[in-house]
Amino acid sequence: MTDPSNAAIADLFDELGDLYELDGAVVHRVLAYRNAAKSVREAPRSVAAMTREGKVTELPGIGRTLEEKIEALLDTGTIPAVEKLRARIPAGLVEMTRLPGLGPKRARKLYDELGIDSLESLRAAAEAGKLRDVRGFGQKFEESVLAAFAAGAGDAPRPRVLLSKALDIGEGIVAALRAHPASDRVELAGSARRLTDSVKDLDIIATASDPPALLAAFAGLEVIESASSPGENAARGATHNGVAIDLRVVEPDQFGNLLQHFTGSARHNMALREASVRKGLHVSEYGILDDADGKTRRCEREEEVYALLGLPWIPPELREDRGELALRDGDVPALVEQGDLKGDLHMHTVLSDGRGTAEDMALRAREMGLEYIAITDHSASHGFGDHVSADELRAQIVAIRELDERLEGIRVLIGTETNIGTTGRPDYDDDLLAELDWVVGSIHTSFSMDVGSMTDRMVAAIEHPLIDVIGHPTGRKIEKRAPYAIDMDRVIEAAARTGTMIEINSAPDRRDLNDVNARAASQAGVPIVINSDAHGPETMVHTRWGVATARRAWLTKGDIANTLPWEEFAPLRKRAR
DNA sequence: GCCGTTTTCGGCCCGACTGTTTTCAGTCG
Repeated sequence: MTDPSNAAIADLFDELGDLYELDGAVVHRVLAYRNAAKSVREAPRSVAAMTREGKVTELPGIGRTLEEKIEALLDTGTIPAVEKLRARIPAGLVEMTRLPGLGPKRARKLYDELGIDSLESLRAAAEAGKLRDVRGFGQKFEESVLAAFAAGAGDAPRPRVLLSKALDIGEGIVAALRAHPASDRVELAGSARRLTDSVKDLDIIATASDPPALLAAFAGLEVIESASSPGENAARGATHNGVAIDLRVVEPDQFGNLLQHFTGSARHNMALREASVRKGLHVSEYGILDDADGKTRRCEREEEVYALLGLPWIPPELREDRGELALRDGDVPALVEQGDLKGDLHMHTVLSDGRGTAEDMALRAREMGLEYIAITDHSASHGFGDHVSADELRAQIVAIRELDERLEGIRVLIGTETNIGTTGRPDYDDDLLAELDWVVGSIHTSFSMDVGSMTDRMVAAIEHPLIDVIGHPTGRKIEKRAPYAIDMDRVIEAAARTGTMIEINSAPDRRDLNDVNARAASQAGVPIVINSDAHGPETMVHTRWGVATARRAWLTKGDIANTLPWEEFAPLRKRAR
């Protein structure tokens, strides 16, 4: 039996939280399970392995009881509490709580009183007019249930929006509002400001000389399909392509408090407030209440909020309750910036599935201020009809050398993105790989291998002396495709041992490695490379998204190998050592 | 169920809104 993945264990803890909540457990116990689920999901190592080593309680939120539950899972393949609760609580109750206004308490009540145990039976009861007779419910609730079903509740929840698309919309709206004469300060908040992989909606905070005028201007923007006013100083809108946007206009002296509050994350804010209460300070979106004098202090700037709590300003990308509240003045990492990158070592041309020539790519790179690039077209067995034979690659070596001679101000290197076969072998001969400057090894096929075989395959590739870097190491597509099963502990260990670099692929739907794994890899001493994986000159700017992930991984310029000039980067390649 | 510069018990963020209630519990972000 293979070990359960961290994701599988986390899912079970989340399910236990849901089931205990429906069972009427105290809210803190439910929260403890959800905390534990988050902690397991983000653990940098295999939680199963940590459990066997007796180290799992080192993870925040995992105590003796949850350790026992993981042990039972490893020994028997199941957790007794899960089985017991599943037998008692119908799975449909969890789905019912997805309806707006229906939480665990009331869903449970409907089950106890009317035997409603699914979305279908809830709908039938609402249509039959039975809900209004339950004490605590009424006609309005019944109507809202029917309205929710009419609006498509119960269908698959709307997918989250990719950050690249969300920022495109959000930054456009912010720019338009800033240009309006009634506006003063306008900032994007929420998860978009934290540069998460995807976002549910957008939050914008503003101050204005004439708030109603700014709210009206927002509602009248071209991109806004519909807007409503939930309050005097707020607007809620949706774009034509279905992205929800909240705009809040506040007094200038509270702007810092609101921006901090709406930037989140919820967990960061919760942890921040808990720590503050111990100092007699109560943080809310309106200010900081000091027990000592009973006064609430308002903050114009976000820096003041953190300063009043005895903390340095924390970059939004770090606000995930991953240790950032322990930072003190002077040890906040100076996060890497896109302008720090000097090279881009993964991109495609018309030779495989790209849209530009090598020269197109080089000229664009030079415009962007890069000092060197590697052309890394797909290899011989790519399988999508655009593969590059060994002979074609040999011809490309000559062509790229000639291009590099001819072009001033940019160094053009020749590489490949070679496929890692199921045994971990690259699909060109070693003598050809040895002629190249740089080799990216990536997995593009056979995603469904079991975790042991997939990890063996990857480790074999990492141990190959001519594979310099592993490209998009988990194969995930954000909101579309889960990462393939792979033991990241072993991958990181092998990379650190062999001096193989690991890529943060910047394609906006990849960002692979993700923030958590990139942080773990870097802490283990693996050199990280941020690459665009551009398939045309216009997508070379995608490194913005890879940099965003690196920042969320707490990485500095010094942690990213391709911030070095080529003369210093070249000796770090495995082939040069 | 976790956790500790209030440490092995008694705490565990903050505020708004809603609908159903006679003063508030549940839900949501």
